[in-house]
Amino acid sequence: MPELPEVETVKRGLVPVLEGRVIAKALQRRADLRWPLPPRFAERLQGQRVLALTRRSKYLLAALDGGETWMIHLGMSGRMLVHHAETRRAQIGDYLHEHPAAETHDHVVVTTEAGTRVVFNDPRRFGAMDLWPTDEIEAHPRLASLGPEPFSNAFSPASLTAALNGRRTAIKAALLDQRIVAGLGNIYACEALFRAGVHPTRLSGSLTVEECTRLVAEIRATLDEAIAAGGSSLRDYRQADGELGTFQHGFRVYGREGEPCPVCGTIIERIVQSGRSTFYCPRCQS
DNA sequence: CTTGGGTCCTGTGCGC
DNA sequence: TGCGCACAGGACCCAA
Repeated sequence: MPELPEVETVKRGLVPVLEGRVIAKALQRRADLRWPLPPRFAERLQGQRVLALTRRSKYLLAALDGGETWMIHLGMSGRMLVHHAETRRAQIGDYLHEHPAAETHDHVVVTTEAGTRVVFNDPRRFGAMDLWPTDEIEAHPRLASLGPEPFSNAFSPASLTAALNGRRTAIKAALLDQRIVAGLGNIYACEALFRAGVHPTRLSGSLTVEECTRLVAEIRATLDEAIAAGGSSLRDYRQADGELGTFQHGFRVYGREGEPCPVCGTIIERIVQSGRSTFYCPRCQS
C-alpha cells in the first residue's frame, strides 16, 4: 500500500491526533513485527508527548519529548487506524477488554490523553518500528543510506544523472533503489517512467541529461498529484481518517495490462523486473 | 563495489 | 463450492 504519497497522507491524518499529545497508554500485542521491537518498547512510549510528526522517505517519525524518536515503517500492508474517543464507549484502559473484536493484526495500539486511539494494523508484518535518539535519527541504520527526498533540492537532474552514471541495472530497478531517490515504490516508478517517456528496461547509465530532467520533473509531478488525491487506495485501504485516497484512478499504466495507452492507444504491456511487475507503453516509452 | 535472486508474512482473486 | 497457485504497495540479506 504505502509509497511516499500514502505515507505522507497517513502523516497528515495523524498530525492532528498525535502532535502535541501525550501518549497515555501504549500496548504492544506481539514481540516482533519485521524485526523484534526494541526493549521495553511500550513503556518507552508511555507518558511521552509527541513534539512533531514528520516523514522521511516511507518512514513516519514521531519525535518525543523524552529525546527519542518513534520510527514507523508501514511495510507492504501496514495501516494506522484512528479511533476517536467519541466513537467508542470506554476511555483509556485495557484494549483487549475494551475491544473484544480487536483485529488479529492489530500489533501496536496507543491511546492519547485526549482519548484518541491509534492502531497499527499490518497483516503481512513487513512493517517495522523502532525507538532511536532524536539527535542521531539521521544516523539510524534504516535512514543513513537513503537517497534524497524527491522534493528536495538535493534531487535534481544533475544529481540523478550522477547517481545513475555507470550503473548497469535497469532504470526501473534504479528508481526502486532507495539510495538513488527515496520514497518511490513499484506504482510510482512505473507511472513516472511512463510520463517521462523512458522505457523501463533502459540501462540506468544510458539515460541522457534530458531524460533525467524529464524523470525528475515527472517523479515530482506524479507524487504531487498523488498526495493531492490523498494517495492511492488499493484493496480496501483507507487513510487514517477513514477517507479513501483516489489516485488509483489516476494511474496511466500501473495495473492496466491489455488496456490502451491513454496517450497513443497502444496496448499497455506488463513485464517482470527483479520480481516486480512493470507496466509500460511500448510506443510512448523508448 | 554492484547486481540479481530469494526471503519474510498473510490475504485475495482467479482458473479449474 | 473447494483448491492450488500467482500475485500484492517493501526492502533486507547474501551469493556471485
